[in-house]
Amino acid sequence: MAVDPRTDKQAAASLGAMHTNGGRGSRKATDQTIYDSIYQAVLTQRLPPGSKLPEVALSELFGVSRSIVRKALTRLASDHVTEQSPNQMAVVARPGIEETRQIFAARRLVEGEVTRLVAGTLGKSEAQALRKLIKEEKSAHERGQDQHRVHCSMAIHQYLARQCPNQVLGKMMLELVLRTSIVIALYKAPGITACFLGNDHGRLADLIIKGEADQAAQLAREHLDTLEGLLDLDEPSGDIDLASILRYT
Amino acid sequence: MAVDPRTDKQAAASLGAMHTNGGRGSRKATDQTIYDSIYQAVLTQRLPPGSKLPEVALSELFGVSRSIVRKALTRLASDHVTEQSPNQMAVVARPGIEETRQIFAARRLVEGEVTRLVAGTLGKSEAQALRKLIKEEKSAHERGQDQHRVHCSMAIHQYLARQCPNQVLGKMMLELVLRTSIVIALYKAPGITACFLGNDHGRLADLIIKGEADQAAQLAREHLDTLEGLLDLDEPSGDIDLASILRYT
DNA sequence: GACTTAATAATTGTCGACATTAAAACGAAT
DNA sequence: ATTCGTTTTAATGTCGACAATTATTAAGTC
Repeated sequence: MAVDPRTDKQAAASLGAMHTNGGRGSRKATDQTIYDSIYQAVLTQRLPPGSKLPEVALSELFGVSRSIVRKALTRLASDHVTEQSPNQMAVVARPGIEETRQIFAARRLVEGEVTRLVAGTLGKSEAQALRKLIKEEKSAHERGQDQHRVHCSMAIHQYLARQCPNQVLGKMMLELVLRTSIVIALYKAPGITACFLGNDHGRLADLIIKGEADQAAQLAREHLDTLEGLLDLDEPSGDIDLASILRYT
Repeated sequence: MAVDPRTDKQAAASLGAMHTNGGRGSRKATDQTIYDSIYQAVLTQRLPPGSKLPEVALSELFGVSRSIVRKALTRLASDHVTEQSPNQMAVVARPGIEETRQIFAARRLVEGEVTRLVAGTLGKSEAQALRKLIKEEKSAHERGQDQHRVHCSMAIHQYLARQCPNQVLGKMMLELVLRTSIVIALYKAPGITACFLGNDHGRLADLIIKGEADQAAQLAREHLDTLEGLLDLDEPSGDIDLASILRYT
């Protein structure tokens, strides 16, 4: 599997590049630091799925004990960013095709209801904050800052989740937004650099602010449907591979 | 707050009663053992909400290091059974009235969809297993074994969650079933010893097996509505209490 | 007697060391 | 050359000890 015996250290190195700020030894790393570093590395695909995450390497990298690393890895696993098995190294999660579809289906259900509940409850300041986020996303899109645009897109959905009167559902939606962003990073079609979907977010915000609950929920579901459609979710189809390889005419 | 200085140890003692099997020293406790003990104690209200859970007391009780206790407490917190704050003792979760309503609302949404997805997908053996669970619940109800009946009721919903084609939604439903059982234990009206709701589970199973997705989902939601209605979710209403106390005619 | 402040006790946070277990490397026999 | 078994290595699992923080107690003052 590992063609290069230094594979493990390489995975850690791709984290260190982000973590060591300015080459100076990091001040004091907490579990949140490690959590964020790994999470960001997964989102930006610097840590591809299946990457090994040895505790000792991470502890040396961040200058903390294994306890802290272990805590971060446990939290990451509970958020489905990594996978943990007893007596086995933690690895970056590898959500499959089927799981990806299930995540999207779950998010359509939850975000639809959250959208319905949020609609009509936003005050002037909240509405303004939402519009500002959307404006920033549009700006990032036009300037071609794709990474920043993705960040803004997530921020918009997270903002809606936090504004939901039902915070139990809100927290569920936050988790699903997180998992969605991971599978998008994994399965987004190569050519698609900008998946800026029309002005969906703008229209969605208008409906929410106006209090059109049903229409807003419907649009949110369609938005997620479109997003899922942009992904490259074709089955690996091991049969065909094998046949084409064995045929040596 | 604590009228008795031994309050902490008392909380631990109520666990020990269940844990020490037959007075013999426990063989080897793992984090799952501690998790289950505390979880069961919370469900049976031997550990009322707000009970302190000191790590040292638990570690001595179960004969393991604090690391194991800490792991169990972390898992319990992520499942909303306990609450953890930095530099502060873990306590049994105290979900409030509003949170309880939100949990029920979320479960109506999720379990409704899970029910719809499961409907019509059960094979003969699965249908038989489901009917067996319902039969056992009914039997426990008739014999007055309330604790066993609650256990069966949970098992039924958990079985449906596990049969759901969308396991992302299934896992969410499992969490919500767990939280629901906790708030039921906390807020169930004093007089209600048997909240055996007609033959809801039997009718629900019939609809699911027959594949009547919409009707099954509708019945599941109504079932949860009825269940929530049986709880004692009146606001503590500090005002009225204060007024009635101060009036001394 | 109530309130503020300092000393004390108890609890959680973190760490390094050791035990245990799974994977990898090596070697001998077929 | 391949396979099985052994040895070696490297990772995780667990533990006890110390540091940091918080809650409690006690004393002192107004």
